[in-house]
Amino acid sequence: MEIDKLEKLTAEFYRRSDVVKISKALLGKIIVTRIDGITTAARITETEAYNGIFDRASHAYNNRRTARTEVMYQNGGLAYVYLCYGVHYLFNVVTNKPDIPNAVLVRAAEPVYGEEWMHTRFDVEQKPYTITRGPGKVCRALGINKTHTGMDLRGDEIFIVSDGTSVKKEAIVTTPRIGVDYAGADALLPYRFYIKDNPFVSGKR
DNA sequence: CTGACGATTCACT
DNA sequence: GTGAATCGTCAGC
Repeated sequence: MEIDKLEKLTAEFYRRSDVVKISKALLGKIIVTRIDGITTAARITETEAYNGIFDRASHAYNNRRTARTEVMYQNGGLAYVYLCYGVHYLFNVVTNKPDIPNAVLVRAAEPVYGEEWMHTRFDVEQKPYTITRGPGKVCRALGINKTHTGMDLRGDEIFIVSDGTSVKKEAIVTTPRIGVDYAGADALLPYRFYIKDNPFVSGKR
């Protein structure tokens, strides 16, 4: 795959106001990282929307603006990466306009380039389909860490491209989000999306 | 300064 | 199904 011939998603794509729409549109797009000369890429298969200050599941709920969440308040098109459970990094795409803290969590993807390098980033051997299944593993496989938070997703180290693949509306499955029970009623919102029948999807099969 | 805890993963029962 | 790993972040004092 000729990664460098593919077009990066535009700033306008990220800055639209409907984070749910962007979450669905990101399915099928390709995340690329180029770290220390190593290029790896994976097609997004599962996402979740985090919808601003009224979403109890969001870090920006109740307009909580801290050093950590600050990047969510910036213009769409940046990476928001944070450490979860002191163990795993989780990668989000910041969307919408400045001061509107929306983001899309990438929960799973399908390797399309450099999978052999992805394996070297794990301590233990990964079984088929599991290497990029789950938000912590997507970051591990692609080498994403805290240094990437705040980076422009149209830059050279971490970026998202389209190869023209489109995921049909009928092929998108919608469910509540995973791991957000603390969010009360908002945990039931239909904000998780994945590509039907794709083996690279987390949670219940 | 302190303590509680998390947008998870994996090994083990 | 249950519990450990492991530490940055944040609320509260």
